Amino acid sequence: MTTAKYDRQDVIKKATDLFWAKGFHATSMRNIQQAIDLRPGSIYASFGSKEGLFKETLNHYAQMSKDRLEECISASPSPIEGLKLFIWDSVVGCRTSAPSGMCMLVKTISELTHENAELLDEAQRLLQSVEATFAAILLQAQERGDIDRSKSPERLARYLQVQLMGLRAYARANKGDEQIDTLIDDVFENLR
Amino acid sequence: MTTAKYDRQDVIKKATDLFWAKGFHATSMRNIQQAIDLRPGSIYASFGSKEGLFKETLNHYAQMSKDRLEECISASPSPIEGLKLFIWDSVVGCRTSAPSGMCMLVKTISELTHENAELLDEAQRLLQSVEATFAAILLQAQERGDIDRSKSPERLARYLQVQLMGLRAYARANKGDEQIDTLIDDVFENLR
DNA sequence: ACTGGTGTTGAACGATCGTTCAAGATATAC
DNA sequence: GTATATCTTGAACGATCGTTCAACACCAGT
Repeated sequence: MTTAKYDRQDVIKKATDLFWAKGFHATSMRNIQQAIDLRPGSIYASFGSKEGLFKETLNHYAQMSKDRLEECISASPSPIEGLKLFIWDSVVGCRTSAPSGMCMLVKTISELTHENAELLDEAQRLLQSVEATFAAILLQAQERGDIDRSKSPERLARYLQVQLMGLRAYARANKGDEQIDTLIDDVFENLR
Repeated sequence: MTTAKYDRQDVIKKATDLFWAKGFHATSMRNIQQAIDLRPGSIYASFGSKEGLFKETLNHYAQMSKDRLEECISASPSPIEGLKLFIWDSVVGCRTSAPSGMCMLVKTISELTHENAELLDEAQRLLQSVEATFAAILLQAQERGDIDRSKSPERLARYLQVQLMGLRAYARANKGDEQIDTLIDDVFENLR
């Protein structure tokens, strides 16, 4: 018996970077094969198809995002400060370090159609789970009395999701704009 | 001498619908050829390349958007009401009628990379010109005393652009959500 | 009616797409 | 050492990609 020689998680990581940067259609299996120095058979044995691999990368991306969010929260003195750090990092920080300034999940629902219904559903599902995480954090903030209690955590989370999507898209559309910090401040102004 | 037999503007219109619905990479020239019942030579004689045709569709889309915005303004009792109508139509109305709930320009900057730098630049430029139109309308609203005068029209336009991008992306991510109207109301709450 | 130029046609090009699979390599079990 | 089971390899498949171009159709000018 022979166990896998290559690191499955490493394949997913590198595939995520490629899909994140170039999108589903513009990334070819050959791009991935040469990026991770693996022959097609190995990839297809592990993931079945391009769609199968992409689906794994979506989940990996969402997990990375949640880990980063948790990091931001525990590194900050309050939940709200943590959220602000997370959003700043997502909008401004990712512009230089990450494969794309855009959220990979938003990029996916923007690019794909019903022709890839399964991938579309997965991205939607993952976005909703991120929103649920927001809601949990916002509930904490409400209990601490840091923010407005009159609106439900779910509604505030929805608001935050819209803002994050909008800010990241705007940042990508106006790459040199230095006034994005102001926009982020405004977002949290309206939360209080 | 022979003049063109097919309607150039009609080609652009139909190509816009396809590109808007499926994006740049997922739309093939053959898709377009059979949608408008035209042979490749004719298209390449008019537009040079797939990129050339796509660039024309971006401009056509932006012009359509501006026309629709103008319509909304003149059909409403005030500039702000016009903007609200425009945004409602963009976010909610487009979900059934338009090829895609997403803004084609945002879709483009989300999908493309520096590998198609010219198209990316064009989409960014067009988005900025839309934002400038917003600013002009908001200036009118300020002069009428309808909204806050303490912030510059440019800043308010930037805010509006972020909201529109965020709302459309969110609407696409949560297709069945009926609470989007509430989100739109919140946007204009924060303007006053 | 003929000519010259423009528009149209559809087959074809090389490249690349996602995917498959028989053959070879490798490691464990006896 | 041999047999067995698993993984890896890389050539190859048919389909489709964006694009080209020689042959053909059509109309204006004379």
